[in-house]
Amino acid sequence: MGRQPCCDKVGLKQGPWTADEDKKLINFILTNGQCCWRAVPKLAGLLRCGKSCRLRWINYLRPDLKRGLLSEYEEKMVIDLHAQLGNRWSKIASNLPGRTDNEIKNHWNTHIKKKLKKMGIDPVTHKPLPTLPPPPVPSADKQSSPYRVLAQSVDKEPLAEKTEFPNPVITKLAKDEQKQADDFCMDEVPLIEPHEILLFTERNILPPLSSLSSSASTSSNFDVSTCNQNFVRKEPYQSFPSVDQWCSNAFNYVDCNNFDAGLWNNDSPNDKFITNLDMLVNDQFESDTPIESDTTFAPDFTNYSRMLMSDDTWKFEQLL
DNA sequence: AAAGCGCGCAACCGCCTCCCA
DNA sequence: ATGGGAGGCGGTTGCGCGCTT
Repeated sequence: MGRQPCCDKVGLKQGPWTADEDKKLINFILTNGQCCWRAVPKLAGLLRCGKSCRLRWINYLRPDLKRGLLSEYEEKMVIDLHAQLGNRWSKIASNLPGRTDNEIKNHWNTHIKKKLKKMGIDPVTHKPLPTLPPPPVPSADKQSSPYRVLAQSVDKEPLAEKTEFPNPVITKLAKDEQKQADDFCMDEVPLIEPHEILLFTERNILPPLSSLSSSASTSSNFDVSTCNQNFVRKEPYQSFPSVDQWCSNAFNYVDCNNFDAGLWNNDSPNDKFITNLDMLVNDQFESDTPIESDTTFAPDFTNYSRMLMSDDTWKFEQLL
């Protein structure tokens, strides 16, 4: 036996709502509040299914809804949350006040998916699409590329499995130049300039690329051991930069006393935005392992390999 | 001007989850 | 513990509108 329908649809109206129906529903909800959706249509004088009334109210008539396209910031939030939560639209929507799950779902399917694909990122996995050209063998002169992204570790284990799917954020940065040449719409997706890239791991932070010349790894400006000692994150998850900060030239160094790192602004300190941070290292937090907001940041420093990725090779290679 | 086409979005469908008796 | 009802949720559909030919 099949499932019972949510209501008897005989004699019920379907399709787009009229202004009169909207008015009736709004008046009823504002007068009586939200209760027992099944009873709402009858009490409000509507020939609609209760579910239809609920949907109309939640997705369209609610007074606290924002209308219009998602802002750039909201879009970034959606992408980031989707990377963490998948297609759990209601969970994503709960992080975006005034936006509904339906709205975000629609926006994802019609806009964001296309943008990510255009960027060479799989909108499902948030990893680079497999159609990317095979990486050529890296050479020493490539190290002068402005797109080198470094993460640190003293570990020298091979990185084969980590290089197979470079982090999409890093990949995007490195493909910046190529995208411009490929008629990429630059104003659609905010880009992070190479000199603004910060180098860090969970606990330790390296100087920005702008301070690193082609021989940066041996520069006196940069000393890994000093970094290890001084750039220790004391209060994780407390102060992530806004997008503006992240993209601004002013935010191209790290203050060891006021640790700031991350991709998006975070108005909710308890959120697990550290995921972004870790993604920049090596997708370490792809697992569902829960991260407590009060977790002490003391990873094994040998866990992560120091990596180098050039714009041409797309490969991480060991620097040390 | 009109037909064709593609896109965006509101709305629907049906399964899932929660709550209560 | 269990079954049923109601709401919640994600996938899908289809209509309307604007653009192109």
